[in-house]
Amino acid sequence: MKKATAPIDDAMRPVQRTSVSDEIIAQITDLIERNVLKPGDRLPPERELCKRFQVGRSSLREALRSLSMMGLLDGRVGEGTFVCDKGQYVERALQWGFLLDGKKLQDLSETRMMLESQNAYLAAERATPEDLAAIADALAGMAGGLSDEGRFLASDLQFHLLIARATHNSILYSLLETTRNYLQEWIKESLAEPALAGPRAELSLAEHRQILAALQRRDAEAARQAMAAHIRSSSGDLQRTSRRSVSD
Amino acid sequence: MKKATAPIDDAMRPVQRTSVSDEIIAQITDLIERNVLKPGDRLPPERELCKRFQVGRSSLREALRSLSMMGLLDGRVGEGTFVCDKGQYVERALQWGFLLDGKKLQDLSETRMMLESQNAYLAAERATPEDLAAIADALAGMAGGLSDEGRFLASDLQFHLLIARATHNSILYSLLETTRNYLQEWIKESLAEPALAGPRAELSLAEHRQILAALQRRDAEAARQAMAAHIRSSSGDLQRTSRRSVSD
DNA sequence: AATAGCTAATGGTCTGACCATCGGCAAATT
DNA sequence: AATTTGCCGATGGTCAGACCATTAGCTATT
Repeated sequence: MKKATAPIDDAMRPVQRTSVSDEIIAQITDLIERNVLKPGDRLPPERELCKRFQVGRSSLREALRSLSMMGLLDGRVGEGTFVCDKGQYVERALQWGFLLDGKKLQDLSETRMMLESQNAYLAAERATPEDLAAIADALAGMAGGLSDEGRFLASDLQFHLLIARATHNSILYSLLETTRNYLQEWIKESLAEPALAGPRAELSLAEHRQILAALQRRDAEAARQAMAAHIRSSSGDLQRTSRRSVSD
Repeated sequence: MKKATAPIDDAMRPVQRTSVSDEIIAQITDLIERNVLKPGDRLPPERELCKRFQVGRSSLREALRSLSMMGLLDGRVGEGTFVCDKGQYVERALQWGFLLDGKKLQDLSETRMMLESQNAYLAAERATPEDLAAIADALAGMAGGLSDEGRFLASDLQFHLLIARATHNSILYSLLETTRNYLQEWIKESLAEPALAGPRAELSLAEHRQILAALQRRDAEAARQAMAAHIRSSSGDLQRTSRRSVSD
């Protein structure tokens, strides 16, 4: 039981204790957000930043180090510290998240399925002629790579990413790209099953053709279902493959 | 034009330059991944870690700082450095990503819509009786908060998050939670429209009832559509609100 | 039994130093 | 004249030592 020592109790909040490096991180982040610091720009030397921020070099460096670790900055000995290319932040960050959250192959696979099918839906509505042409190119690459596993897989990946790009929604694209990257190793493993490789590639090709056809018809619902069917059909092998590696 | 000075050319790759802090980050990350360091565990004091890793305290601290920034560790003065609770990595990471990639309200809103509706679909198939009861509770909270905007919004948010949790897919939950967090301010703003507040709340309540009904019937497709309709109806205001703030 | 005060441990910060690397310039070489 | 070589200053990377602020836990006081 707590004793109320005064009629205050919750009228006073815990005081805000903010560390020096956090403050620096906030300031630099803000500068980048407001585009005062543009990608490619070079920051002043550390020793000068120390004077400007009125902090020791340790604190400054802890801040800079954190920002580089998040892909915001890039320090090169003898040259300086530079602002990294933009637009990759979501990918970079998600990469860390997935890496550490790990182990949820099932969840990841499910998320991917959802992203793929919904992206197909949106792409059918929004794809420009150029988008469609690029997607068709990727499909041709798959067809031409039936005997070259590497090329086939590369074109396959390209096909899916181009559809995501055709949604013209950078977040959906980032999410799909990252989830695919993390599933790629398993996908490869599953397609490497020698007994299935030939027929599966043929089937996969046919499914991709259906997806493209739906996109070209601007039939969003059909695109969604074709993509969903494709993922389901190809993740059958994925499930089998992963079940083995989980159960050992 | 390059001159080939010897028959080596690409036989020698760039040497691997790895920084001390990177090595420490890798080691600690690995320990956490392999669950040698469990959430809540306390690390040895910095000064001892220095001796173990054979590095200076600056380098060690730069590593620890980066790890805290990513939500992996938490340093408390006088107590020690602790491994953070797990499972929040994706959220943390995404938060940074969105913060920096920012400004794409349209894309974010679209992503949320997709996550919400698809989560409703999955939740209809998988929600446990406990999940459904919790969701019903949140709905009751909304009904009881018609005259209390704060409570209404809180219950509303809770309703949606509980549905996401009912998918039992941690990634989908994380994604939705983060996107909602980023949209929350705009959602609040839009609901604060005095002229619409009353009718909108009533309408919103009815829509939520439909969603819950579909979940209880285990009708996944209906749940998906009910959720989609709800988001569409409520994001109408959102669009109007945001258009104003963008155009100034 | 509760409170106040003390002490050691610990993360946070600062300073100054040294090293390794890189870019650029000048001298040497062809 | 063009290329190579060697040097120098700038810069990020690392280290060691010191001091500060806060915290937990113990001790003595009330």
